[in-house]
Amino acid sequence: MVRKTKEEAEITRLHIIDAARRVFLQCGVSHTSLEKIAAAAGVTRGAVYWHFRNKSELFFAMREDATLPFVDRVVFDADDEDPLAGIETALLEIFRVLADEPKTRETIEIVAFKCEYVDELLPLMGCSSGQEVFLSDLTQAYTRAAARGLLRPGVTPAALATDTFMFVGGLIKHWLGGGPESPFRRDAEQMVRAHVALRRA
Amino acid sequence: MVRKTKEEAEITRLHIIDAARRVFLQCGVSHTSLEKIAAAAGVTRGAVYWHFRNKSELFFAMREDATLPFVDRVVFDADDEDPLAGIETALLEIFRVLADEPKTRETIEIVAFKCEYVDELLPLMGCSSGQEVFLSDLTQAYTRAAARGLLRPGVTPAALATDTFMFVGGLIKHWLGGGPESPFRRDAEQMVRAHVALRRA
DNA sequence: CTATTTACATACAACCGTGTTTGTATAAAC
DNA sequence: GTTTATACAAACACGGTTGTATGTAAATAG
Repeated sequence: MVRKTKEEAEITRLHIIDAARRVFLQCGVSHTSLEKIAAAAGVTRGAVYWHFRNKSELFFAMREDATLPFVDRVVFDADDEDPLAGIETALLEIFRVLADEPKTRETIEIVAFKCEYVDELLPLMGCSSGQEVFLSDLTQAYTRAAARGLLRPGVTPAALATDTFMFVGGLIKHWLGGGPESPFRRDAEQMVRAHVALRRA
Repeated sequence: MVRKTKEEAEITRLHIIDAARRVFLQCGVSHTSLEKIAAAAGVTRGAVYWHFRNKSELFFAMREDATLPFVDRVVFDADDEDPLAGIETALLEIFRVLADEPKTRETIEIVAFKCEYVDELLPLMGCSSGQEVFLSDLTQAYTRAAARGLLRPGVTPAALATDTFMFVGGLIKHWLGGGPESPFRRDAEQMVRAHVALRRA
């Protein structure tokens, strides 16, 4: 067969990853055979086994391909004069990305609903390092808000941060789980604003 | 082979369901063969196919076996003089059940982390009817709290209810996902109290 | 320009897992 | 006391999936 150049090979690699995402989303990771992925990518299993050792490695590659840029896109502005507004913006950005970027949304949906956390995926069940950083950033932002006297009295920044962390986790889950017509998806922005407003002094 | 009486047959049926829960939890639903379940239950696949049409039906039976009593156990006292305390009690009850009743905890862990929502499970991805009832009950409880002037001014009961709903969803996920030594599991009670306290006028 | 490596496609062997079918001893029905 | 239905066990047939091994044409190295 026509052998490809390095650039063309990299393109087929990305095609395989894209195909894997589509099939994972539709069939679930476990019920997806490499044959299905290969067919969806327009190649044979030979190509898949050339680029990836097995389905597990392909899954992790697909995950990195989309979630790594995701965590980088949600940032907290450190020298904001209103840290609460910064938190609100960061939270809204999460759901904007989910709404606007199919690749990220589909990957998160796969990780949340289309795979089983056993064996090699078991370590991913708990709080990922990216999520821990997010929680840490939240705590720092709330601490800055407290320093400026923006928070309700009687609450600690850490408690507010974990509460927001749980809120975000739950909202992402229901945002994705409900489908495009979900009321949670429709009202997400309003819910984020209400959540942050509840913290303001 | 020694044929069983109706009562003995029902016992083997429950044994199969228990075995399915154990194997599902360890291997994930997709990677669990009926042979594994049968072996764990001390029977053969013949017994499994006698009581259930296939793995899917067994999965739903296992799910009903544990989640139906779960939703009934979390109740909101309608004529409480402090509806916010009633909400707090109900939320705490959720995590008490998760902590104290392995069957319920394992089943929730399976549906949260050990199965893929495709095909026949796809409808379960969204908000279940039990969860909708929970959200409705939350809204009513917050409405009663508002009527007694217990809530912070400027927030609607519906907004508080959805916020609490997301909080609970996120906390359950992280409570389960972190394992027995999770800080979220350790601090769940405190987080619930802080969450409710934030709402009080 | 030759040799080697690359980037796959194709073919092969082995193993599960599933659903069904058949067998069978006993409980229950009459 | 037969008969029948029950509650399984055991055996069978089948397709699907995996990993690997082999083939191969072109790109790249030398």
